[in-house]
Amino acid sequence: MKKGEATQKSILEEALRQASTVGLEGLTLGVLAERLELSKSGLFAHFKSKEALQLAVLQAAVEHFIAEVVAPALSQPRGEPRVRALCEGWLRWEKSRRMPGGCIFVNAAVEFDDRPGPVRDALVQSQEDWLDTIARAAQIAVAEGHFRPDLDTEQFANDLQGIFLNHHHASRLRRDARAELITRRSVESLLTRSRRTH
Amino acid sequence: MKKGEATQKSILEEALRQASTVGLEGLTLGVLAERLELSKSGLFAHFKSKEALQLAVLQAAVEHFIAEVVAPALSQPRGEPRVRALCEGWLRWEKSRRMPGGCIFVNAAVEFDDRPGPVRDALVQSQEDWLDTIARAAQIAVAEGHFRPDLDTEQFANDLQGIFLNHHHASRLRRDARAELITRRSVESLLTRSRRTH
DNA sequence: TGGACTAGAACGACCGGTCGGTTTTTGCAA
DNA sequence: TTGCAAAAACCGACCGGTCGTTCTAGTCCA
Repeated sequence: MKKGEATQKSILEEALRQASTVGLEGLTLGVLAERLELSKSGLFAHFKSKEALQLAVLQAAVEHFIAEVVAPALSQPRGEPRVRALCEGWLRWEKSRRMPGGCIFVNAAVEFDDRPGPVRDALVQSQEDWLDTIARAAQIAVAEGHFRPDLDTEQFANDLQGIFLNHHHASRLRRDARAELITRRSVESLLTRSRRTH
Repeated sequence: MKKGEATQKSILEEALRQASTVGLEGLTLGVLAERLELSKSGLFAHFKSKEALQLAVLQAAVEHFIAEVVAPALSQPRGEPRVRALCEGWLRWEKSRRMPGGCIFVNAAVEFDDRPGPVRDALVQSQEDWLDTIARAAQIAVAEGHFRPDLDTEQFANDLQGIFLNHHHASRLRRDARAELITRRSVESLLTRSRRTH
């Protein structure tokens, strides 16, 4: 009961890599098996359906995201430092070697926004959790006195998410070399106007 | 040479509708022909390849976008009113009956950001043109004295694009009922801090 | 009548998925 | 540690179906 888990893990790794470039729907059992030097049926046996594979990939991505972005931020001091850590974490995440095609959540979000089903449901949940994580970190920053008391933290989370989405757009599609610079400036601007006005 | 143009037009209309929900790659000649009550080969004869159809859909979308978003804004007074008109235009565009799955540029951008070829090239061009249109409108607002002289108009365009992308995310994926409210607040905030500081 | 337009059948390639049998790994007894 | 049977993992061939594309033949209209 050990070999199976190992291959399943390597399958999910490669599937995540593939899905980040061609999408969760563009993911194909055939080429996935080929790259893993596995037979298609041998690979398929690990998951009862393609949809189950997609869900597993998504769940694996969520676990990675929590481990690499959320958790490190939570180990930072409460308040603005933690919010900054979330931003840095996301920027690191988007460049991750694990996803050569960019953040899988962004890709899947657009792919499944009109495709009802369990994959969409899981995706929506993960995005709501993420926005909530940002908003909660901002709320703590308010409580710590770093951000102004009347800050709308939900609005803050949406604004930050917009900055991230534009970063994906700028760096992935337009291949704008200054994407990261522009993104960082936007983040700084958002943080500045969220602070106490003194 | 008239019948052909008419059917070609109706093909592009339905193709745009379909592509907005399932993507330009998910677009399928079979179901497209079926919905148009045409044979697959009859439809195919109008375009030499699927890629040519995708390019035609994209070009048609650009023409619609210019006619429905950019042109109306250009008929507004120079300066902030014109910038506002671009925002209102985009919000209208995203809800357009023509695209039940939301803005096709957003969908295609994510779909083709890692898929080299003429479709990607055309898409990049359209997005750069759009950002340029925003930046130029902002520059005019600076010249008119509506926006502060030291405003980075390129940054402004990116920030606005981020707001739009988040709106797509919020309304399409999360189906957040308050998406438009949040988006409008973000736009107002961006406009406010772009004005002269007096 | 000629040229634009369309239908229909067929193609090779690939898709997700199934099935029966073979190989490999594992848990356990000696 | 070794031997061995059961279980888990894997393979190759194959299924029905759909994809984009091609070709031929007919139809419609100017």
